[in-house]
Amino acid sequence: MHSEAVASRSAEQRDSRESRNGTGPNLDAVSLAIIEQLQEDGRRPYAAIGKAVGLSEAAVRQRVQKLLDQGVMQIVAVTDPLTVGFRRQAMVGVNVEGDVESIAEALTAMSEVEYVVMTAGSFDILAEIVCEDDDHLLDVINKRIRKLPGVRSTESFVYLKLKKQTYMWGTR
Amino acid sequence: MHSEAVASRSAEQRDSRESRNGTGPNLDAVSLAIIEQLQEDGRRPYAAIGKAVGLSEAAVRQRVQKLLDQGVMQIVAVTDPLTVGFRRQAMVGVNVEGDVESIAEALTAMSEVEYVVMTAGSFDILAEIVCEDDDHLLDVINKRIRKLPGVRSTESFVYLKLKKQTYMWGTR
DNA sequence: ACGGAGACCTGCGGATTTCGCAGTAATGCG
DNA sequence: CGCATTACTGCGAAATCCGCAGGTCTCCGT
Repeated sequence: MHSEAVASRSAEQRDSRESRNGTGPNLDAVSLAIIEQLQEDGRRPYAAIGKAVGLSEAAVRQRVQKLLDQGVMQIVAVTDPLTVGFRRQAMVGVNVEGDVESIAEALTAMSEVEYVVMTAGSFDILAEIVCEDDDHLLDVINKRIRKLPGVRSTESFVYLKLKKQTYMWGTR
Repeated sequence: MHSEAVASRSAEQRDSRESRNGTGPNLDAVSLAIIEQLQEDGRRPYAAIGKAVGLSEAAVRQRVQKLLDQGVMQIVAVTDPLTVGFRRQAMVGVNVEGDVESIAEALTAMSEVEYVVMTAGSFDILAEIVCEDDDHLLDVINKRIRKLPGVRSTESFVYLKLKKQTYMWGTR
């Protein structure tokens, strides 16, 4: 009776996107659909999600709990810091000599750093930092990041205006 | 009987971070505290939040609704696309001649673009794009972004590994 | 100063949702 | 084949959400 929302979930979709990297635990089309629902509204009731994806309320609840436990997704409030408060934000490109991973770890450990990604291209690492004000920003970049052993150089891009911020990939 | 969680909300905190830019509607310490609660867990019950910030359940609910309506925050599920699926991600730095704003708008309109920010520094705009695979990525960069009139040059940073992604600023 | 509009909060039922648990089908493996 | 594991359904009870009716306070305008 619950329509044909997603398919029979038993056969051929089994291998659509399994373990690509080590940290990619089984994630079938139904879980994907659940995530999409929660990307539209993180507080949507389980029953409504169940109706949309073709599952019972309890099943959705169990799946969501597992996705959260596994760390596959998190349900959180997100804001534009520039809108919310008087802060300074910047993206910092970092060039490293030696072990990139350890530098990335060090950046990750800083509370002002929101986002760290290792990249291919003319930077080894991109890090987004959020600060109270200009002094704080300068401090983090010059006194903390540039002092890390192995950091060869950095380049900063101070944010002027955030134009878009979505979490809707997969929902196109 | 609600303890002294946040203060008396009537006098001096009134001007802590009011209208800095046009889009910054009044946002007092209590709303900030509510947002912080929801940054830890987007599904936390209103009553629990109320206890934490010193407000009734109904008041929290009204405030949250207003914050959502105003677009100050959104409550959503977030994931690491690289963990979730077989996708390619990249940050693209763009240099523009002429109207930066209109290029930013054009980027914003693309569904593959997750994040657009206007910056100071050697790029005018940074845009994060999420794609199905390499072909798709190449397509977006070369056939779409580079073809926009006014785009002088671009530089791409393909993501290799996401190391950190938090939404906890203000909760330090 | 008085009165009204607006913003914000509290306190309640009633509808809805969440939660925990027991029972059942499907899958994998020795 | 039989057993363990996993995932789903169906329920009742508890908790949460929701709308609404006041009440208080501030901010104007007359």
